[in-house]
Amino acid sequence: MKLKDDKKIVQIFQAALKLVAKKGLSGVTMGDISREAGIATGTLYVYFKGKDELINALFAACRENSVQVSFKGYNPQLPFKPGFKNIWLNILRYKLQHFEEVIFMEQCYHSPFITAGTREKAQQLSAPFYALMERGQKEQLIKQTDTGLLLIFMLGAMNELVKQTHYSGITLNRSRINSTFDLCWDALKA
Amino acid sequence: MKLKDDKKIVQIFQAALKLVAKKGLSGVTMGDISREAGIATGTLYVYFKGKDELINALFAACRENSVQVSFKGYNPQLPFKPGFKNIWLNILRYKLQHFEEVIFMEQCYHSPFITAGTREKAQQLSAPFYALMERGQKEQLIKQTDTGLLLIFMLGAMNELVKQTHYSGITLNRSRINSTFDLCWDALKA
Amino acid sequence: MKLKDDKKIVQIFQAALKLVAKKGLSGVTMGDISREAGIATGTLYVYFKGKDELINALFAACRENSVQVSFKGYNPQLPFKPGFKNIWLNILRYKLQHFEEVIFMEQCYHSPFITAGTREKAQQLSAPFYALMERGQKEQLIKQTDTGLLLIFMLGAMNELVKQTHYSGITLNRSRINSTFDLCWDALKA
Amino acid sequence: MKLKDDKKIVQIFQAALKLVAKKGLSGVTMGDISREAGIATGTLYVYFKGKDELINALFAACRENSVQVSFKGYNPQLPFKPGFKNIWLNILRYKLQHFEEVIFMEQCYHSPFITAGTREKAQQLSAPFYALMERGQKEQLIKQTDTGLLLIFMLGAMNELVKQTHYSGITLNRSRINSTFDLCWDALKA
DNA sequence: GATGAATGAGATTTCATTCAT
DNA sequence: TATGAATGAAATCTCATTCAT
Repeated sequence: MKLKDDKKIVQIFQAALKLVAKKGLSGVTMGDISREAGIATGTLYVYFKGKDELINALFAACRENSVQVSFKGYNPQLPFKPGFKNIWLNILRYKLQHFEEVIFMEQCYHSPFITAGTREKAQQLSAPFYALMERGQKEQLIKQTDTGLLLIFMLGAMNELVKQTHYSGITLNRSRINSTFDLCWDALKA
Repeated sequence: MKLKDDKKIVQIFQAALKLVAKKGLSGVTMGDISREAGIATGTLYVYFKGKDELINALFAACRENSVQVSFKGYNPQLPFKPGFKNIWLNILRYKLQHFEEVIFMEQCYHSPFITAGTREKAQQLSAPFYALMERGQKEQLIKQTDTGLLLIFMLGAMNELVKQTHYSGITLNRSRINSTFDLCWDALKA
Repeated sequence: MKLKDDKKIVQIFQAALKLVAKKGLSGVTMGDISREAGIATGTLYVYFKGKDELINALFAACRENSVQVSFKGYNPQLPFKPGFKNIWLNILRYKLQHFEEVIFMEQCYHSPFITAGTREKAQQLSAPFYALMERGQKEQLIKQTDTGLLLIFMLGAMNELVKQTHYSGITLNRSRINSTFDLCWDALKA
Repeated sequence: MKLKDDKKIVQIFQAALKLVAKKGLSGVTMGDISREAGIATGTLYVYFKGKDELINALFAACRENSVQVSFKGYNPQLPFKPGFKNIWLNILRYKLQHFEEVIFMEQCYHSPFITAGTREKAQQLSAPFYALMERGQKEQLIKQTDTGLLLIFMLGAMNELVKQTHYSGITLNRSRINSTFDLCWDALKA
């Protein structure tokens, strides 16, 4: 008797992401997902109790992934601005490389699938970002406005930028990335 | 003889907006919409050929509405910054007061409902915003970065701000609005 | 106040015939008929209590028409065979010229629309055909087989011939008509 | 694992035939068919993409069946007339025993369900009948009239005879069958 | 565990009929 | 009478989920 197969979960997640990016959350069925993942429909139910659970699990995974990646290489000992820019670039890279996840999370947010619990957990994962901003504020480098406001402002802007970049087919060269960063920095800096 | 009633289209649109905001695009059925609008399901099909057409029409209407409202009171003869702020406030007000439309449009964008044609038309309506930004750039008040980038940056940030505001239940007082505007302006200003 | 308009009934009948010939009885709706007839759907219900009544009335009209036409020019004083051929030609002409009626009646026969009463009346209208055949039998010109059998044989064959002719686009010249008649006559003749 | 079950297709076909014979093509719904076949409505869609496909498939199956049965026991080495009568009897037997198929095919022919392709294929299956008639013509036993005409004449007549027989409740005894055959033969013979 | 046919509740859509004008 | 919008029952079809293999 085989055991549950982690590789299969990855297949399922990737299938779901691809399809949601292409057809939107409301256009994706369990049948679509299984077909795309190369497994039988019934098998989906071996790994997830139902569609809701699948979506919630994927949402949580994406969210976790996005946070984890963001702080790669961040060293709080080093000065703020280069550390901040490092994280900013991590986020940008993540959003560009995992564009499907970005879309998926956006689609989910207002859907009836995501439970309060999942939403809650997602919020909790924001803590390091708040901490980062607060450090900048403490060091007088970042505006003293409401921290959540600043964060949301930055992330919202980045999201839209990434979508725009993706759809317009522009490749972001270094100079374009830098001028984009400057927009963010100028907005936030004290 | 009974005549087709434009008021009924408004009822249908409002019902759809309300429901999509509450349950997400994927959770709303034609039956839900008709019930909420206080008409028979069949009547929906008197006004729209199908669900697709209804969604597309509503999307177009929201988009048009949002643009029209934005430029209310704008006078290109007056200096740039106050005019810009006027528009910024219009947008903010629209997004807050018509929050359901904001959510609806976001939900739609990646759905299988919106056709290429509808997307196209939506894009064309952005022209006045581009013109506004270009004026600011010509007057050396706005960064010389790619105009689309600047716009997207601003609108993405505003969108997220509004969502945050809405869900956190904060009421935006004048000072909070102003500091939010400053974020945008500092980002964009040359 | 206008009175019911006989011309409108003709329009309705013609619309129904045309549509049934094109799309089959199961593909025709009251909306289709009214549109084709150039009147409002509601108006259909001024002239007929419902779809059933409309179909039954049209069926009866077609049936009556087909019989009436068949005996045009028939004089029972004259010898049998030329009289018979005259009728045969009348039937052929009717079926070719009113092909839509032929199709309509065939479609109706096994439909749930036609009531027992309508079917009954249709049967009664066959009496002159029976009489004709019986005369031929009495004069020893026609086989002594069951009269109904002979009739059905002839009419079934003609029906199929007309359909074949119609769909193949062949125009029936005199010689082709004659050889077709010979088939019938040879079958029936004593 | 459950496998698709050919027996289920037979059940579906039989249910559809029975219902169409009873209520006419326009009166039969997918729900009716599934109920009669003893399966869930959704299951119909496992076997057929939609109502159209079901009807077309059934039409094709009936047509094929009717042709196959007709030539059972036919040996082209033997003299023409007994071979012809053998086939004639096969056809008669088929039409009487599979009366529902006869009605179904008639109902379908002018319906919006049958596609041009299906019609085409049905026509191609007529080839052996043409060949048979041509043999009779070559042997100077059958009239030299257009082959299609002769065929259509015979089949149309038989069709109507069978319908008449069925509805009148007459049982065809040998002598009645023979006199019916004589009608056909006298019509066709040179 | 893996499969995919089977299910049936529910979604979309159609359409005969009614009704207000 | 004539109109065509409005209705809602019923038809077609979809799809999350179950189940037999």
